[in-house]
Amino acid sequence: MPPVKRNNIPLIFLFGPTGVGKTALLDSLFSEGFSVINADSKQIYRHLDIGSAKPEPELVARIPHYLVDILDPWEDFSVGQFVHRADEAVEDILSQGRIPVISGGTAFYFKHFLYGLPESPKSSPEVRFFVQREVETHGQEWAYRRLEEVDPLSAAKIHRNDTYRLTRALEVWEATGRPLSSYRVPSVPREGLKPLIIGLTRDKEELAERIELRVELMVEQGLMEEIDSLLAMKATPEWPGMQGIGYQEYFTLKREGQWSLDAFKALIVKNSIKYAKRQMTFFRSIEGVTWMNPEETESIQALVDDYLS
RNA sequence: GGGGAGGUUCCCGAGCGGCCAAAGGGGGCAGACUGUAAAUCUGUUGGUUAUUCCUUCGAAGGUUCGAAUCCUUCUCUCCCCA
Repeated sequence: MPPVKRNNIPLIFLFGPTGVGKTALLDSLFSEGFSVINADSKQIYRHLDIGSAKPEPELVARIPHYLVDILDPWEDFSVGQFVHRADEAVEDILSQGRIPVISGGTAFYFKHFLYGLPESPKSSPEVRFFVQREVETHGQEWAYRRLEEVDPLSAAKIHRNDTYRLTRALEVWEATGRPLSSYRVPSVPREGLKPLIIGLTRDKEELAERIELRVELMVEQGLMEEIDSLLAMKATPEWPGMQGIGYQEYFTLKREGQWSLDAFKALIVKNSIKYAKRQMTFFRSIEGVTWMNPEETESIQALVDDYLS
């Protein structure tokens, strides 16, 4: 039985932009009686340890972690799989009498875990590939006009330049014969789900400094060696795992002939800061978040205690 | 000392008499987000009493109905010859 059926399951969400200090907080506040479910779309991959800022093995050994290292970096993953697996993890954790903490930076995962998945079907790789080729051969304009015909509602919501969403909408149409917009999308949290949602935030400048330091540290810890070993596995920029910040920059700079370690670090910092901003934008749209600075451990502790009592 | 190129809005960079508050890119800010989401995409970015007026294209002066665009002098930067 998925936890959806149960009422008022204790569940803590811990979200924050990259570099805000989630892992440190886990260590200090959730080491006793809690288990962590990773909600970070890159930390699910094996071999992406340093670049994805995965928690130290030592921490993982002390606090049980779910959904870390479950796939190889060339394998596809999706929100759907996340929600299903996270539901299972929640069950498992509760059955052990522990409290689940969903922690990570992928707001999209949080959102759909909280509200439940849309009714639209999961992606079909074959159909997607077919549609991608159609869009390539006939062009973006053609694709958009086609969507306007088969699914005007989606067309109105999707910008004509948004290849990604355009492709998905056409994919759903091709695969099911139904417009994407005909599938219901949940707008309220799932039944019985009343999590404590802690949003971690920090001053912009401070966050940027932390990101710079962290990138420096990643390189010291062997980010280049990690990339080398991925390349030895024949990693390409198309691998889902390689689209993470800290990896994509390697391919970008090599492709542009602009490679240097300094340029690499600078680009990672820049992309991380921009990503942090997008994360905040997304997360601000989720209701019921209690925003805290990770330094305020006592207040957060009090918040958690109060929620669990 | 001589010759050449150039100084444009936060940055890079286009514009080279009116259609220029000034293309494009970057960055900033704001936003979207229906199974790839560390992805993908959008808006905005001199001030304002806001379909108007003001300030802005190194500085000062000039030509012109009108200048970032033409002329003069000054100033700074880069390159070449000494």
